[in-house]
Amino acid sequence: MSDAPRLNHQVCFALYSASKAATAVYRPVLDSLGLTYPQYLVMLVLWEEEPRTVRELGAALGLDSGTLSPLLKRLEALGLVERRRSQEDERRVDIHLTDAGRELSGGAAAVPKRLADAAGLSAAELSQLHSTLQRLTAALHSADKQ
Amino acid sequence: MSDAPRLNHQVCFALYSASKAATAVYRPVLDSLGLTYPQYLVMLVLWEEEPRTVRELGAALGLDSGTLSPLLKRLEALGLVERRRSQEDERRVDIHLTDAGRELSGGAAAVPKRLADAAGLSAAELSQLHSTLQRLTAALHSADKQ
DNA sequence: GTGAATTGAGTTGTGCGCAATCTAATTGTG
DNA sequence: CACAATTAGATTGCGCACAACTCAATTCAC
Repeated sequence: MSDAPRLNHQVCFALYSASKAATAVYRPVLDSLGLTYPQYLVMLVLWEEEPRTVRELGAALGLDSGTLSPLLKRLEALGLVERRRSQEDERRVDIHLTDAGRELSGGAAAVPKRLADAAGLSAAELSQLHSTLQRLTAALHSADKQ
Repeated sequence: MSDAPRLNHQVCFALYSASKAATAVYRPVLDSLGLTYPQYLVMLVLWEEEPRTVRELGAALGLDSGTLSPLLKRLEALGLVERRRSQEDERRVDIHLTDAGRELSGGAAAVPKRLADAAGLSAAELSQLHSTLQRLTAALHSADKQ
């Protein structure tokens, strides 16, 4: 038998599959809101505090302008956000919520419940998973820089 | 304070971030092999057993023909696989490894070690994370069907 | 056996995700 | 002040993901 790595032994593939499965569970709910999953993430950040610059959104989500610029244009076309050049620093673009964008927050409150219901894990297991994932992500990011 | 869901409370976002961070850690090694992460996953499946049909690869990885067809054409252009119509059932396309494809397995053996080294988790924690993720993925898939 | 239904791949279109590059605005240095 | 370096955002290009659709091969029902 070869010593080639086996698919099902790879934590990386387990992460990849779980992440895809989780967004698939969210998809029907998000469809009814007219959002994709990354668009939903951007709205989550803005619901916490706005306006935010493109840079701030990118830092919160780990996305660069190549991803965010067109995504934000689509959110603007949906009437959920507005993009305005900052006056203090004309390089910056502040992303503001519109009234429609703020109102969407109500409909989105039910979204994360779906995952908890479908997860088949106890609250304690979910919470432990969450904290392990956060530590893993932080460690991988710092390893990546070296 | 609003009851809008908070980004950092979402397990789904933790999965999404961890998955991206893990593939980012793999990227430099895979670059040196000339593979993307999904291409590496396909090669992993083929190193275990070949030939495999497009359908079988899709079942193993959770990908459909819309993703796999062009990906397999790129692997074929790289000289790593060959696509041959099955004789028993002309609808099927069997994916065979070339000699170059088989040889790549050696260079890839070091890939998963990178994650373990960078993870910052004990072997026990990694193993528990792995099993939790597999149960989560299974539960999410079965929830998705209903 | 023939037509309907199913199955296996491929194609098209949309939206990420990320590297690389570009431009304009700002900051830092002499 | 001038000019190099940095920063913010946008653009381009490529490769997934995934839905929707097409087409051909096979199977199923009668």
